Amino acid sequence: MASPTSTVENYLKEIYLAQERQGDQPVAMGEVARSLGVVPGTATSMIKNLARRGWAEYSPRIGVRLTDEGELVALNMIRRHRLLELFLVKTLGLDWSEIHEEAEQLEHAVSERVLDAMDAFLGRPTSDPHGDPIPSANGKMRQRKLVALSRCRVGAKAKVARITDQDSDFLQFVENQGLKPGTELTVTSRLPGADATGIALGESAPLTLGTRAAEKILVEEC
Amino acid sequence: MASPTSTVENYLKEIYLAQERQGDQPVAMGEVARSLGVVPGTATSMIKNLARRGWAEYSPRIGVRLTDEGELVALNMIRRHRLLELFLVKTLGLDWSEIHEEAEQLEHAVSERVLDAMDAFLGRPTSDPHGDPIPSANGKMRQRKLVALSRCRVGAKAKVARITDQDSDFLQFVENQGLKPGTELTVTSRLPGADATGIALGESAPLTLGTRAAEKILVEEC
DNA sequence: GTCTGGACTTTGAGTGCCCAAAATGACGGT
DNA sequence: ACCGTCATTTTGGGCACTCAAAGTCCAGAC
Ligand SMILES: [Mn+2]
Ligand SMILES: [Mn+2]
Ligand SMILES: [Mn+2]
Ligand SMILES: [Mn+2]
Repeated sequence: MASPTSTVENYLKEIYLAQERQGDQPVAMGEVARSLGVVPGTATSMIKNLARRGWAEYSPRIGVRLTDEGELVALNMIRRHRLLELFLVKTLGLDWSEIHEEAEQLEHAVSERVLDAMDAFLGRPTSDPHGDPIPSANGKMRQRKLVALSRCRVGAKAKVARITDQDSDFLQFVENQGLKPGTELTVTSRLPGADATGIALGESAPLTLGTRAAEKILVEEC
Repeated sequence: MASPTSTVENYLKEIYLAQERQGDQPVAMGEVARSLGVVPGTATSMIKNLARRGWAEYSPRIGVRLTDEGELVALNMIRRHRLLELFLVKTLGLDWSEIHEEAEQLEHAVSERVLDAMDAFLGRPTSDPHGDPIPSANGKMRQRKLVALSRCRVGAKAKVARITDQDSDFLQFVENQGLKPGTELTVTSRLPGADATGIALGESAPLTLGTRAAEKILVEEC
């Protein structure tokens, strides 16, 4: 009930994202600790707190799951985070590989009023600069069905829709190669032996991606 | 040395503003406590902290003064606060009477990078929506010499330059009467007995202000 | 010179969050 | 059944900030 501190907001958000990654499995304490950058004991005691306050269910030695109330807070934080990222890129012209940390702080400081003003200013967008969907104000998040570039058949035309890795070096690489969400490309080859996918963009020279990388680039049906 | 927490940032900013109000006198603990909304004992112990960490000088039973280093932090916070206020009003269209609290939170969350992007976006402005001067990135603050409306002679033409009261009700009144910074007006009467100043704006009906109010409205020379 | 009210300081305690390190539990291999 | 491993939990302690309430000081009144 009592409004969450910014630490709690971070926990709820990261638990939600971990749950999403794992297909709704309870999230282990180790995973929580890693996501939040704390020691496992800290995670355990914070999770007990979240449970006591009604945001999560805690099963010792199994993991945490958010309650409906917890999910609502988490989705609101994700909304804030992603709207802020988009705002920083589109309005203030910041580099999309550097905005994650900024949003990580700002998400706790913007009021609902400011957030809504930004949302309106941006024209009620539905995805952020990385292609991540932005939940609506009442906590609904559209899920597009996307495919990893690594799974597209050779010859397919595809449009980059989402980059599932916030690492700044990787994002910079994606940017340099012109692979940001929205870009159209053709899959030109697949070399399972070499663990690679070849692609071609409009003009520029063809490009080869390792499977590691091609898995992190999601495209609309191909 | 170690970077200030947001609590410390608030203390330094409020001490700076109090010092400014009092012509550089040391600021009493009671004043610090009132400005920060804490109990006096809390102020005393926090001030000792600031002193130990090199941001202030503390004379027991006298008051605090910022060191040069403390002033630099304070001016940076004031810069952040005022730039944010302007951004919220000019870019996001928020009501100027409601932005103070928003900026109070955001000032601790925006990075130097985001701040500079906003500054550029706004065209390197020199004053905020209330007419308060915005310190430069290196901590210089232009001081205009302004006069209280309550001290203008009858017949003078004057231009509103600054409103020295962040109270939301007062700001709303100022807004409703069309007295925001930039407005030009004429002083039509002074009634010391009635403790009032009469003014006329362009079209609208003449208006009478109590001295209380007229003191909080600063104008360019008159 | 003594008193006294009000400002200030000190003390003791609490909250929220964190870590280090010791204790515990569970699970697969033997 | 017994071990060892490794994740997890517990314990004890620390830091930053806060309040309540008791103690101290001082300026001005007398
Ligand atoms: Mn965050
Ligand atoms: Mn994103
Ligand atoms: Mn603040
Ligand atoms: Mn202002």
